[in-house]
Amino acid sequence: MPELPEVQTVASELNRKLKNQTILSVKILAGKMVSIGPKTLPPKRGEDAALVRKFIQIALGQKILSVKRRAKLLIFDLSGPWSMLVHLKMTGQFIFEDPKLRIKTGGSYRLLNKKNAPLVKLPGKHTRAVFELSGGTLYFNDVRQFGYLKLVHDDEISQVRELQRFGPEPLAKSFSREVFLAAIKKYPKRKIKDTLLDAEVVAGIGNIYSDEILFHAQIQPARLVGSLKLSELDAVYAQIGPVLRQGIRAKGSSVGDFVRTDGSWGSMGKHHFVYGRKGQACKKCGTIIQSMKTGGRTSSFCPSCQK
DNA sequence: TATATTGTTACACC
DNA sequence: TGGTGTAACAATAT
Repeated sequence: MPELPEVQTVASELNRKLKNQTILSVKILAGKMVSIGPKTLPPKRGEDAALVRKFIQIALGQKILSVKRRAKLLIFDLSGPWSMLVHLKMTGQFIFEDPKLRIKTGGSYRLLNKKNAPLVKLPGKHTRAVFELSGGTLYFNDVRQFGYLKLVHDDEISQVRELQRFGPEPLAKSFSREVFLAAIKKYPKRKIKDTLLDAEVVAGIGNIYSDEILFHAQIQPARLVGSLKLSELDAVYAQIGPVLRQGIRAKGSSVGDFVRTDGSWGSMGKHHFVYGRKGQACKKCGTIIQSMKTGGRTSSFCPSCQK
């Protein structure tokens, strides 16, 4: 489940690998996942052949100047006056295949079978778009097809709805204790877990990292914001940066389908204390990790370490 | 075949 | 009005 650290991993890797490459051809295998313009979210249902043609026409011949991240959104800055915004949602993947690292396997290709990587067949059953670049091939895979690729003219970037709504970037210097406290105290009756998941309060935190942050802050997910002492809110704030940075250092958490751009897994999963560990012993105290539903999401926590 | 899965929006309620 | 909670939705694997 790509969250801030996973999307940051993809953005950094793509920025390094794709910078200054030219888009030589574009294949769209799931037309409903692409759209054009700032207000087109979520993309309309069904295929629109004319729109797909236009999407390809715009992208063709463009050079990729940079790949950045805002919240969980990837932003490809193209040489023309266009940007491509990509959301991976639950199961999106970008895999870049360097022709030098290809192994031919019965008509299709797969990545070098590194130890820390699933066997990826490219293109695969869930490949939704293929970008032939000047230095290799970029595959966009998405099992669920909840993600999207959206082209926006640079003049209209400021009108993109999701960009307008995102709250502060938790790793930015400007994300001070005061900014966090002001944002979170607006919602005294919400559960702390739900508030951390709210992209307008803090951008980019999803289920994995909110659970981990609350574990390290020793706060139960269902606690109401208004019931937390200032010292407890401080503890939550203090854990946001370190936990997210650890995720980035580990190149993300390969829970579900997440892979890096070379097809390998991130290693953050090994460092989880609670997420995905329901029924297992707490790494700190041995108590069995429990789970509960808040805001329609599953939260895992240690009933002994977290109060 | 019912269920689980997540980010996001829509909507009802107070 | 806006905070709050719930449901719905996208599509697929299991």
